[in-house]
Amino acid sequence: MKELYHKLSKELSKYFQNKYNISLNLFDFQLTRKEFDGDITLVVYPILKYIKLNPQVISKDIGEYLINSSSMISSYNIISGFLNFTISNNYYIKILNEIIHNDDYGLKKIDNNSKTIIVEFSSPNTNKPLHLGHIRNNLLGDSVAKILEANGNKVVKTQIINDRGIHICKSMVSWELYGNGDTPEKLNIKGDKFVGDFYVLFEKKYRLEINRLIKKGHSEEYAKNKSPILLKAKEMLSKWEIGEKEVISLWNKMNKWVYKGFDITYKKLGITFDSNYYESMTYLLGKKIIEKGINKNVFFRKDDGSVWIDLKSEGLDEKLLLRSDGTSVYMTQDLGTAVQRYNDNPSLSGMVYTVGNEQDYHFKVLFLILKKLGFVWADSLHHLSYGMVDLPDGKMKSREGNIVDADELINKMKNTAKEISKKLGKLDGLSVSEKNNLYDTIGLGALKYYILKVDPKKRILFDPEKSIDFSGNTGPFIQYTYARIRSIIRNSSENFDKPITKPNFNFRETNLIKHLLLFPELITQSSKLLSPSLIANYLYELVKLFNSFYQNVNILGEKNEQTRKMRIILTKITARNIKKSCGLLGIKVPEKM
RNA sequence: GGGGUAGUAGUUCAACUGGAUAGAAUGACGGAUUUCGGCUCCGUUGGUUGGGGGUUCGAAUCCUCCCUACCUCACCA
Repeated sequence: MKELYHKLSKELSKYFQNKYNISLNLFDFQLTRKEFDGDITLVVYPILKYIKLNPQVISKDIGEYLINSSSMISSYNIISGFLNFTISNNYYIKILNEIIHNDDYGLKKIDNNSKTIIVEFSSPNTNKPLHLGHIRNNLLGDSVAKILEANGNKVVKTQIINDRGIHICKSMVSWELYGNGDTPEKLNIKGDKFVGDFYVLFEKKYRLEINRLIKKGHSEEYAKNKSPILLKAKEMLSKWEIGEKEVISLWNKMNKWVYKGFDITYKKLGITFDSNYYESMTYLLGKKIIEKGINKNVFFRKDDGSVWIDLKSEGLDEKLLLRSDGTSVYMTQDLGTAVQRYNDNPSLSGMVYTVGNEQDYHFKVLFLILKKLGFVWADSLHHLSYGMVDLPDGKMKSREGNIVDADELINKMKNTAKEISKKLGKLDGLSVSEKNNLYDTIGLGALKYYILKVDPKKRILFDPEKSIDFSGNTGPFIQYTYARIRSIIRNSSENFDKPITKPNFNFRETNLIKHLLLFPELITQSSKLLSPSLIANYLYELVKLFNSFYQNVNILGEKNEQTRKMRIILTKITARNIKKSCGLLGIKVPEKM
């Protein structure tokens, strides 16, 4: 479609150059609204600013010109300032004959000139299991990575694992006190759950101790800071920082349990990473960068020894970079990580951070600091910010146990898929393992589509009780339509060696064709905006258009050979576009369902 | 208090980034089809786009002031 706009736009520029001696580049084509005749529309108002004529007159002028000079346009009509063109059947036929043989239609190739982009997502803490919020993060990050790849970029998917800090020490202390030497293997529990349970236990004991101290007459602040169990955790953190052997070995042991658990969850979600970064490995580099920044006078040191940056001239405030005791903060680590990645990867041309919008300010500051430090690549960093996932009774709070666990949710989705499929009596002819595969595909498809179809920056309301619909604007509906289309294609024995020449299109067919042709610009647009929700919208619209088309024509039984071939071509391209679009969202499509 | 994001049918979401009469799904009601594939299709119903003002041929979209919700402004990560 864009190609077409571009060609017509060029024609018009030439025309205006010759006739009015004005060079204009603002020929803004768009799809015609379906209530009006025509396929594409030129809005002529912008032109009137440069050429003072009645819109009717100038529209007629342009219309007549294009109809004579371009074989792509077969007719036009004018409604106030909108000039609607009808695209000729010949042009559609030409395009269809071309793209039916081009399986990579719309995708860009990855070659030696491709740019490398790091997409960071997930970024878990190692003291608790993944939850619904992580799922949104993972799905977004993974999908954006796929979109960037479809745009011809080399993508490195990475996660930064927050493996150090007081929260991990809490789990460690708790396990030492109450663990009785148990292990996940012994109790047959997923490692991340196992460690997470000890974190929860810690918080419980901690609260009990606070209450006890307050009852004894201490202030709340005193109680919070002097609780014995907390002191133990703090002690453990400082032992960790000086590298005490036993602590490090416990830390390693428990982290390994957690990673094993994470791996299971990632596998279930169908998500992989190309590399991992650990905060424990980059925070030292961060400190070095701070030192350099002080020498360059980008940062300054306060009397108590803490290090800051002054961003008041940018409309922000002062930001802490190093505590007075010299230890690092979040920002320190992130500076280190960013620099580390560019060091590791000299050809790197951009990074995407998939992190919740509660950290918008943090990333604004991070990018600004990197720029002030003189890193030219700071401009190519992007924060993919997304909204929180809310439950019907409010925000998820892990401290209050009000969370939706990732594993449980995934299992629930698969079970729901199973129940519904059984109730509808589908899948009767399939083997047990085929069926189980399908339940996974459908359940996950529902979950992924449900989350990705929403604009990332908006919050999502998730009602676990209502679960997820399997009809309407949903993943399974798309998967089902795909399976039905594949069935049609299996039943056709048409070959396309000889191109089609002269069918006429009805309006359902042209609507479908136009939508099919939007696919290439869909990819480039969404890569700019990094928005899988655009793709989800495209997909659903495509499925609806196909169903409407399918309902009103007989595809395989059509007598006229040319028309039949054309319809099968449309069916095939539809299948292809559905599969590719789903691929960009990480949704599998079944051949049979 | 400063900064940020959002507010669209009863509900969940769209609106090609300033274009025509703001669209789907879901719910309710009515109809078509019973065809390769059953979850298909077509209607009806439902809106002061949070509110006021402004910018222009034209605003859900841009500016401004209010209202509401959430986030953030930590020597937490």
